[in-house]
Amino acid sequence: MPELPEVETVARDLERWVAGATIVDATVHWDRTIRHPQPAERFVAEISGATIRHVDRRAKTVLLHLEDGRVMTVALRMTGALIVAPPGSPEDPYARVVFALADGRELRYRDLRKFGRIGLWPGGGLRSVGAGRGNRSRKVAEGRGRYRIGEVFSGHGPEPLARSFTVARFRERLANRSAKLKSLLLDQSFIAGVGNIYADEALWRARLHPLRTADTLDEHDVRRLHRATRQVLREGVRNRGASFSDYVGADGEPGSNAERLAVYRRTGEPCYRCGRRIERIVVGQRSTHFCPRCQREPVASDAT
DNA sequence: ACGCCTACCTGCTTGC
DNA sequence: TGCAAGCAGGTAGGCG
Repeated sequence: MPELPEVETVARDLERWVAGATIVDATVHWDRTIRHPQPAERFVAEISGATIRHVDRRAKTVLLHLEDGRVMTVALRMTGALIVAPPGSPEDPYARVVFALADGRELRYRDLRKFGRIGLWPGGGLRSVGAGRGNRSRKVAEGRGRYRIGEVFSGHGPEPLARSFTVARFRERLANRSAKLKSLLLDQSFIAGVGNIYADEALWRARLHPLRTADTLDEHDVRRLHRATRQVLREGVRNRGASFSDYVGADGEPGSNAERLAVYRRTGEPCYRCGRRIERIVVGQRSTHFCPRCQREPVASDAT
């Protein structure tokens, strides 16, 4: 899916274009896009008439804060996109949910692969959404209809671009973890927002092999990884995200960050630092790209 | 904690 | 040309 930079781009676009807009009607073309157990019809009834006050992001989820305090969450997953379409725009065969706005525009949720989910949560809090395994033991309040603010995204790790995400905090979270770096970066309960592209890019920039385990990092490694992770995400945001076929901003335009990636989908091409061919391996069932010279293989003697 | 598997979906690319 | 396998930005849930 869109990762943190792509979701941030969408949220910023929407903040500019639909904050203040009123949703007069909604059409659900694919029921399962609406988070179970919320029935699609009820969702339509409940969202109609709502005014969008503010749009932002948590982890990889877009948050549309409504005037009455409720929050609509949009998890784009692999191919989801939120697009603002001017009146009279041609229909989009991949639009799964279409929100008609009072001024004649449409806010369209398009999603080729139908993995994305839209939720609508009462004021005062959200149930934690999409946190992955870190969330598994925290099935609090499920089905009770009352959620506290503290439970919002409770299974997610820190926002890597937040001021509070310091090297010290990162070091603490890495301590005593034996997982592979690639897997940890992808673990949303460890850090929120990093996905397959930016995990590979951060590791390349930090010169760390994706199979290294967290407990083999020294202080310099930790600092480099912390810095690299934040840098690649910030640059991604600056370039409006990396686009591969499906991702677009709310303006429907692709971002430009794909051209600037150092390793992701560059298998066989020369490393920008040393010229060695980029390799592709599979880690945790995800394709992983790295430079075998700059990011040396973790071996037992490497730990020191 | 960790890793591996299967599911969820559709379309594009690759290889025979 | 055609067809099948492999691949894709992400999670959720199950099992060991």
